[in-house]
Amino acid sequence: MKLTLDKPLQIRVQEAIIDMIRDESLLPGDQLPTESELYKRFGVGRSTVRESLANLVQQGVLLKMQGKGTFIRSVPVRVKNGLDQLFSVTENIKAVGAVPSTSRINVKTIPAGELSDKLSIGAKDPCVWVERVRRANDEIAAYCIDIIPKSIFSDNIDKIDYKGSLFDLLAQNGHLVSHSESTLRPTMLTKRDFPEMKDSVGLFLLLEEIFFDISGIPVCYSNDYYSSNVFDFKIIRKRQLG
Amino acid sequence: MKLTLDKPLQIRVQEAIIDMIRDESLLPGDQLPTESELYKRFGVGRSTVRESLANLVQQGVLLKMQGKGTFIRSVPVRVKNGLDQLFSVTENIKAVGAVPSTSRINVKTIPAGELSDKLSIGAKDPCVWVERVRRANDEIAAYCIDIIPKSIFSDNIDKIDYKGSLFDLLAQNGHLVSHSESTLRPTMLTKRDFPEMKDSVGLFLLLEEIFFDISGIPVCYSNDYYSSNVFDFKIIRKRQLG
DNA sequence: CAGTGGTCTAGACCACTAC
DNA sequence: TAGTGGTCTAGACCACTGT
Repeated sequence: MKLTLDKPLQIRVQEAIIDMIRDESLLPGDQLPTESELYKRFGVGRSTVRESLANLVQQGVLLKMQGKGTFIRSVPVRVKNGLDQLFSVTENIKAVGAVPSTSRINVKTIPAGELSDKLSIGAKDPCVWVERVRRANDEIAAYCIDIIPKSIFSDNIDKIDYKGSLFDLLAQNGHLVSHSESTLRPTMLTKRDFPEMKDSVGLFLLLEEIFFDISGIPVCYSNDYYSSNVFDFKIIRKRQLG
Repeated sequence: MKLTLDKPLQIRVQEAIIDMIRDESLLPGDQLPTESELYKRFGVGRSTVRESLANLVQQGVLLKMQGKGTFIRSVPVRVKNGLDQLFSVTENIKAVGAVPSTSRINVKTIPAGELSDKLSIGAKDPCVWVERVRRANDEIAAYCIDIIPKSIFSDNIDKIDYKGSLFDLLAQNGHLVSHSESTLRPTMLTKRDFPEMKDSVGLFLLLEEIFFDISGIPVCYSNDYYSSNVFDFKIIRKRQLG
């Protein structure tokens, strides 16, 4: 493992700007020193300062207005695990500081059927259907059904271990997951749908997703039911202006 | 109205790259020419090409991997009314092809209280609390509670008409809504919470949102309960790669 | 090793905002 | 007019990937 001993300069400058905001107790709406002032102060090139500022604008910390200046937009806190970022169920569980595990796995082979359009395969093409109960520190976190075209797998599907991350599994078969098309729906599950639940009914956020690899091939159709007790989904929504 | 007759070079280069992808029929996963090749071909500086590429990466069109190259990343055409785009309830209702209306309005003045942090005002500062039932073709579409600092309004608040779009109202008072920080939560409402409902319980997607204007000032805290019968929220989720 | 993208500099000029 | 951020260049070196 090779390491860059020093972080990139633009990152260090970025941190220095954050420190400056804190040290000088600048508040939202306040103006930052000019780019010219900043690159002289830090003794770096202007592009470096501009890269740092661009990152902070991207993160929503700063706001630039041409001809006016750079301003504090909000307290320097970034939304972690925003919904627009694609994470696997495993990663989402780790993100809330819990240990992921899988407590029930059912696997069978089915034809694509109605999903053939969504997966861009024939209706009779075989798919692997995987049903799993995912837990965070042993608490029920999500109920997941994944349907993957058999052609995605290079290995013999009988030898596959489905306990871990779906994304890892797909990556091992040469399909790096790039993005998803997702539909959100609030859902109520009962003990009949989901016997492991403690209560007779539970509220879940259903993410109906189609995952695509970097070549644009649909690699999986999923219904992931995230427990509202465990997960809070956050997102920054930007308005189309002008 | 002043115009820049020529678009910035980096935008023209960006369009040229898109044209090149189309003309050479490059497919998702294919490698783009190197930066070195591109800036020579277009006769511009490397930074300009890099800015253009950065925009396209940001838009999800391209994917960069250090040491490897730049690749086409297939992303479907932007989802219409995707959740990452900020629309008002009014706009969301129009987007499903329905006529928006408001069937109940309650307004009162309250102190900010616990919301003072979120709205960046004092706990005793007065806010306007607005409760509304929004309908799509007379069907219940959403139940909305909006809390707006009184200081946002330049007009006398008693003369305000709350029937229409919240965003229009804020814009009329000089606060163009720029973005929101939103948290999603599946929610069940009962007739007690929401007497207008037909059934005794209903499933809603709660969007707890803080809206900010273009200056980064928080202008409204909202709890919008969107009926799952009327709305389907879609989003394209991109995975952090490389 | 060669080739890729990533970082960084110094300097120039342009476009927009305010006074 | 002065001062801001926006665009653009030419050139240097670094870090990562594959052979």
